[in-house]
Amino acid sequence: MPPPDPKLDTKQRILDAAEVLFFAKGVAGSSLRAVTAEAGVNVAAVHYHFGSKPELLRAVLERRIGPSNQERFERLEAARAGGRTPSVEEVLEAFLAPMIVGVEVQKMAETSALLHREPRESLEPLLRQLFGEVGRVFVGTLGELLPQLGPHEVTERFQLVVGVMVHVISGHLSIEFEGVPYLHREPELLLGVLVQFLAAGLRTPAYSAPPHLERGPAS
Amino acid sequence: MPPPDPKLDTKQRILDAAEVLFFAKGVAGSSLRAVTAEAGVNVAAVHYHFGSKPELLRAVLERRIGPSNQERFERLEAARAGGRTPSVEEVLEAFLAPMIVGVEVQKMAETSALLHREPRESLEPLLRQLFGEVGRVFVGTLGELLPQLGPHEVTERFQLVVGVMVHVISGHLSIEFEGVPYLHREPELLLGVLVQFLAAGLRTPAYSAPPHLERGPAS
DNA sequence: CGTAGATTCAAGCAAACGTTTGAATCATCC
DNA sequence: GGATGATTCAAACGTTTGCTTGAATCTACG
Repeated sequence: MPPPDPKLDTKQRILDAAEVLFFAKGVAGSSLRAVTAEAGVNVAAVHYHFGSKPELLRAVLERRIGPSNQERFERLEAARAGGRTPSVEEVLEAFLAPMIVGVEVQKMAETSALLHREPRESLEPLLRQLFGEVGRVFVGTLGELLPQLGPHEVTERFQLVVGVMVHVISGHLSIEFEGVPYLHREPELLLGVLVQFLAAGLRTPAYSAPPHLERGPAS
Repeated sequence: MPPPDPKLDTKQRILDAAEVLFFAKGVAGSSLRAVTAEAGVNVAAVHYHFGSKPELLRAVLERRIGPSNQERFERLEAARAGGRTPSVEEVLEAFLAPMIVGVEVQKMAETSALLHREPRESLEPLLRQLFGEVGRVFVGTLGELLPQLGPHEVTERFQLVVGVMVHVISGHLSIEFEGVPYLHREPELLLGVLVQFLAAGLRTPAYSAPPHLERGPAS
């Protein structure tokens, strides 16, 4: 019988090395040899423990994204304690906080962002599986708080929230201003900035096209 | 003497095929053989015309991003015609429109998004070179329109605009709601939605931390 | 027509890739 | 301490990678 736990070491080391490299250089840009060299283990260990490179990627993603989504649900639950109605800000905070403040947050965040940056075609089923439920729940909750929006508009705007989150985590600065680096804030302050920015966008009334488009918004 | 122009065909075909594949599968995930097969040319043609794979990438990016940034400047100029002060919405529209409406827009947009999704380390100098000026100009312009924000806050929020743009272009849907697909709108309507959403976020007052953080915003 | 330079091509290079193998090592229990 | 299964390892597998080569083809001009 296989011992259920005690030999976590090699597996963990591979996962740790893989998530760092996958985030930094992309999955296609990180060879298994680079991963195992970083982890200090043999190349064959990847196939022994995971089976293949795609399955290693899946393991990397599942290890972080499950817990981060669980934390999202817990925070959302807490914001609803006693049956009260949370604010848009509280819902946004529940969604974003596990990526910005908290334990193991950086790994969670980077792993999530990695998933969102990889080519769609290869990972869309996995993306849907890992983020489908949390997406539906948060879109549903935001929908209740933003009755001026239809379900489609809420979904659309929630995507913009995700886009901001991914970009911030990825730290693609692309622009600086007067030498001021990007993302220099304390995590708690950054979270506050994001929540305030995004809440304002979410609360905006449903968009209606200007007359020259001679067409209403998608109905 | 080399004829200056007439043999554009092979070069163009390679660039066209490369930008499609690079966007869909990433640069590391697209082999030169896949690119040249798609283009219907010989592998050696890449090295003959461009020298190497990184230089092909550079050529792919430069072909689209230069013109798209020029269109941004022209639209910004138009919004300032006669020395008048443009609105935040107009500035956002000048920045985003070349990615969403207009000629060759899809190629411009996808190529820009591709650049933002590639690993930072390898492309940061290029990113800075291609987007540095347009970033400074738009951050500067927005700074004039948002006097309640310091330069750092404007830069920070502008990054959020970029994040939304990249995510929308990349079309990483990740979540749908009741079977409603993402990004089903007409381009002009999508642009309106984005501008409205982002303008609301940008106009928000400077963030000040809640008391329990016992610390002011970064100064 | 014939020469010359620009361009294309099939073929091949060494290196790196994901994966497999079979023997060596380790831990565990009788 | 020998047997057993889990784990590790060096080595090699065939393929694919970016890139090079030298000959063939094309284009243009005297």
